[in-house]
Amino acid sequence: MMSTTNVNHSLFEEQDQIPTQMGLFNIIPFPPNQTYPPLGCQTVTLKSISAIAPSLSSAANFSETLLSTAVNQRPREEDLTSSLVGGGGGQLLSLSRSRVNSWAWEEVSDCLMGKRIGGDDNHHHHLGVSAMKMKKMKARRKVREPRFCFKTMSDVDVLDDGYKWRKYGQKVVKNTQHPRSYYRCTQDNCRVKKRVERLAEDPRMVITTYEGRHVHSPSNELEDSQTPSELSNFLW
DNA sequence: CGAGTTTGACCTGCGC
DNA sequence: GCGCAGGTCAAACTCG
Repeated sequence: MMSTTNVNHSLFEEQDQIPTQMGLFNIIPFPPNQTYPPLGCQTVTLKSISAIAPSLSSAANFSETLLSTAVNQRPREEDLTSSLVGGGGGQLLSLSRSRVNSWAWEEVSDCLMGKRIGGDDNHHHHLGVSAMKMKKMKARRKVREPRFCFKTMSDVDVLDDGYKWRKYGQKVVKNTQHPRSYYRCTQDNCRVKKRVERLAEDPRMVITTYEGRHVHSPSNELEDSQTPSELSNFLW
């Protein structure tokens, strides 16, 4: 299953790669004409993130910076372009703001303001099978979690992010030969999901989309508790 | 035997 | 309203 991740953020920044026990994952820039990630995705460089928050001393801070960048820099075409040009081939991350989920960005703001999205988790749990459940599902869809996605070059589909995931579905997506896999965090009360798929244009590239925010620490925390700046915290 | 994966069926949202 | 595509469920299956 998922092995643990112990990544120093500075390594991540300086080497364009995320070392994990499963191998090295390259952070690859999105070309300007890239069709994925879909509508509204914003691409930012690690450098630009650092410029916003120079005190990026820990991956935890980094995660917050990702969020605030997402909120404060609504993706305009010129932003995207300048980001890409200015990136000079550096590490790029993509923050998803699809048209469908644009309303979720207010929730991202709430997150940053300390109003955790699933703070009252009671109405978010997956409950039994019934019409009631369907009603709840319906209601839940209206408060969809914010998402972000990024692209990595990797032989393995599932990035080791320190959390434990259970696969709950797989779907063949139209116009792609590679199926999309759906994972849910195995932790009780944690509703974070992720989707993993390979890029149609370049099967070496893995697109990972996270939805929601973990309400707990990574599963390998006990093993690696002495290292505050590990990538696992980067993934909320 | 329990935990995780597979996979077909079903549901929902969206575009036309 | 209809059809399509994406997302989820859950029974069956696999594996350690």
